[in-house]
Amino acid sequence: MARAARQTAKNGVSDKREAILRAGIKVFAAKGFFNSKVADVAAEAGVADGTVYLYFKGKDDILHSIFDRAMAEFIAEGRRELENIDDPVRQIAKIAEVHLSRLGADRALAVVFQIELRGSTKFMEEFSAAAFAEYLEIIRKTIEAGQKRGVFRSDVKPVLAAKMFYGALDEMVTNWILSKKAYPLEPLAGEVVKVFVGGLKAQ
Amino acid sequence: MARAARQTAKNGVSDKREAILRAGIKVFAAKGFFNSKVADVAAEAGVADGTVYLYFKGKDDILHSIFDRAMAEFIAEGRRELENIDDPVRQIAKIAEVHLSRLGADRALAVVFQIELRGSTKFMEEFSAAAFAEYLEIIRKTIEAGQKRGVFRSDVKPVLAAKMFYGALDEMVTNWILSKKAYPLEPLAGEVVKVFVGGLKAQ
Amino acid sequence: MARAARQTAKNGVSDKREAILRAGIKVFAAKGFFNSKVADVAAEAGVADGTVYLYFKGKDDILHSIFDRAMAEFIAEGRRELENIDDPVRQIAKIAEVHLSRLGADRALAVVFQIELRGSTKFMEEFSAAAFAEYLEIIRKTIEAGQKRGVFRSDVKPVLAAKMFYGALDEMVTNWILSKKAYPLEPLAGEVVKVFVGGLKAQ
Amino acid sequence: MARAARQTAKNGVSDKREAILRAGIKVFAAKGFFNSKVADVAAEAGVADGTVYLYFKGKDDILHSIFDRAMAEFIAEGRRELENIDDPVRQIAKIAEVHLSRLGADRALAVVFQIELRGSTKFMEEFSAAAFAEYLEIIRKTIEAGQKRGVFRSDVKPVLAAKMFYGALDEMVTNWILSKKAYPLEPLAGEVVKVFVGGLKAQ
DNA sequence: AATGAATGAGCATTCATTCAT
DNA sequence: TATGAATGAATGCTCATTCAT
Repeated sequence: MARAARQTAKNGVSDKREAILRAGIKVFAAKGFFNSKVADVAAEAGVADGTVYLYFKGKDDILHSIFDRAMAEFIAEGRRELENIDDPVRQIAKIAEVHLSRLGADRALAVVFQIELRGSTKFMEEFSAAAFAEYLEIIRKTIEAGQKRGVFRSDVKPVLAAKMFYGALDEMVTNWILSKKAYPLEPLAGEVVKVFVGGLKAQ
Repeated sequence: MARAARQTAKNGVSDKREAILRAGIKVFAAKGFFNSKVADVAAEAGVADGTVYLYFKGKDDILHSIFDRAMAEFIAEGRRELENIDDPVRQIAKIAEVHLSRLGADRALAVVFQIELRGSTKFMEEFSAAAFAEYLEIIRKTIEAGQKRGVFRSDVKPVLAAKMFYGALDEMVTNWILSKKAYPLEPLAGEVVKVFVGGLKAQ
Repeated sequence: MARAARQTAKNGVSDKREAILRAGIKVFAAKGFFNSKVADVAAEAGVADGTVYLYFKGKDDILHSIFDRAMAEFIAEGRRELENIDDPVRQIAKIAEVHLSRLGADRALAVVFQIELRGSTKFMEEFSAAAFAEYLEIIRKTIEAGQKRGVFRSDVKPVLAAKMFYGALDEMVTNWILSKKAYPLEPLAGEVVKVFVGGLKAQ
Repeated sequence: MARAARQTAKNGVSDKREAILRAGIKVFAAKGFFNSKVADVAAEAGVADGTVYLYFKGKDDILHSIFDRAMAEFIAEGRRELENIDDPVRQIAKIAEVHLSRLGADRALAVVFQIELRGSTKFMEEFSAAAFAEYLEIIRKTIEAGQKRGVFRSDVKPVLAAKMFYGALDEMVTNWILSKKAYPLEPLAGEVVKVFVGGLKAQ
């Protein structure tokens, strides 16, 4: 009842919520969102089925929350990392590095992001409207800033270039997930940036 | 008359299968694969529920068949169009044009391709292994040929560049689908190629 | 159109009906009545699904007809064989022989009789009311006649003895069907009669 | 209170299972196993459809469990009753009495045993192999013991006599079930034993 | 008579969610 | 807070039967 007790209680709550979230990532990645049962997630989290509903509105909300939290961290890290970089090319490179290292560090999370989140137009629409747009916006602004400084060509719409860049990174992750071979994802960042910035054409 | 009748009968069969396939694209695009009922597809196709099972093994098989058929057409058109082009840059441009015009011409099909087909690791693995790999291979070879002719830089792995290019196109389509604004997709081909080949860097 | 043609046509019809009946026995015995599809029977008979309905009202009617025909033959043979026998014990023995040799000669038919026909109270009630009662009646009369001639004891109700006898024979057949060992069924007739008539008690 | 509560909870579980089992007997007897819907059984038991699956694997498992439990009780009672009887003829009589009184006391259970359990070769094979064989074995041993003591004739195979006896009893039950007249079943025990032991022949 | 494509009613089972304890 | 037994709506698929040819 004292502060300690409340603290414990609070942590207890957080722990359970956290456990369910992690279990969700693991289970959804392994079996697919639609094929996963709430009972699977609860079992994996070590809680009773009903307990899930004390922390989440339902199955959808778990997926939602996985996305929200990861995306928030993702964006926060991106912003933080970009702050201290001045060179637009280095900024672009940093985005690629964070993107690929983040997802490359947690395969299950990557699977949920690349595969499960896209399994429904509904989800896509909900998500794209919110956090996803924010992420794309960061890339766009970086490119736009580069254009203003004369580092990037100006005859290209920043939005389009941002989408291309995101699409290229995204494909790296998807291929990595589906690949039967195990290889580190992050090192691809340099390659992607090289082509994106320098172009495919021989000089 | 006998031949005509048989022909008609044969067409009748094709018509039903075709109708179910079209209905599948429409329904899956509108409600999502997992949220679509076989009864929805049957109703949209104007046949009885049971009739679906005369032409397809089950719900999965409809999705499978949509992909198989569209992908086959897709690849065939790509190959055909590339044959008569000699310039690697023009070839790359043609791929982008075919890709975007094809999907841009059939929004529902595009939705199924971009969203529904990715809703399950199982599908992704099955599909990527087969026809998808073939498509990526076409892009890769085109790039590789360009490298040999000195048109494309050689310090980039063709596979990686192919994935980047595919990812960029793919993202154009996904954004187009999710966008609330209606705009033509194909014109983006030129822009994408411009960046992909020329690079983002100012000259 | 001539007599020959009509004859052929007639035979054609009979042949199909016959083929379906035989197919029914085979299929029902192998898979069970409820697990058998009309299409299975049709395929086994070498006719189209729809053709079955030209000769039978439906699936039930096939089972019905199998029973009716076999039972009629059964009873006819029983009556024929009994006519020329005078000794009540020999008559009882003859019934056992016919019963066991008939069913022992056609395992599939026996399976349908012993197992499939009993799978529904409805069938049992329908059947018992009709032909089955007639069969039991033959046994009963034979016993009753034996009692009147002083060969069989009179302190036993003929109906009860008839049921016992039928039950004993029936159990022989059921065990024979379910047995994993292959053995001839008919020879058991003598044994059954020995016990039924002589009793189990040592003299 | 804790113990009581747990006890109650435990009983609650048993009660539901028990209720479903009873409902199964009633419904299967009334409509036939294949014509009964799980929903019918659930409704009769006063539980939701899904609850059935908390206690049974499926529809088949209900039938299976009905048989298992009843057969176990049946055999246990048989063994218990036989223990204190020395005279082989009295033992045989006791088996008949238990058999007929048990089934005669629960018409619905009798219907399931006599009719529904036989509706599938699959069930018959599964069941006959297990508990049914055990029951027959009890009868066989009783007869064999009687032979050794010189009470029963030795020129008859005990297995065959056991089957005959079982078949005779079985037929009594089947006829009782199908009969439109209501009459007590147990009294037939004496009659059956009289014929089985003494034989039908006049002395 | 024969066909077999088409029908559509029927049902076992699953599983997200609730709620009494 | 936490539980997990109970719920009951939801649905893919089967198959007996029909009927246009």
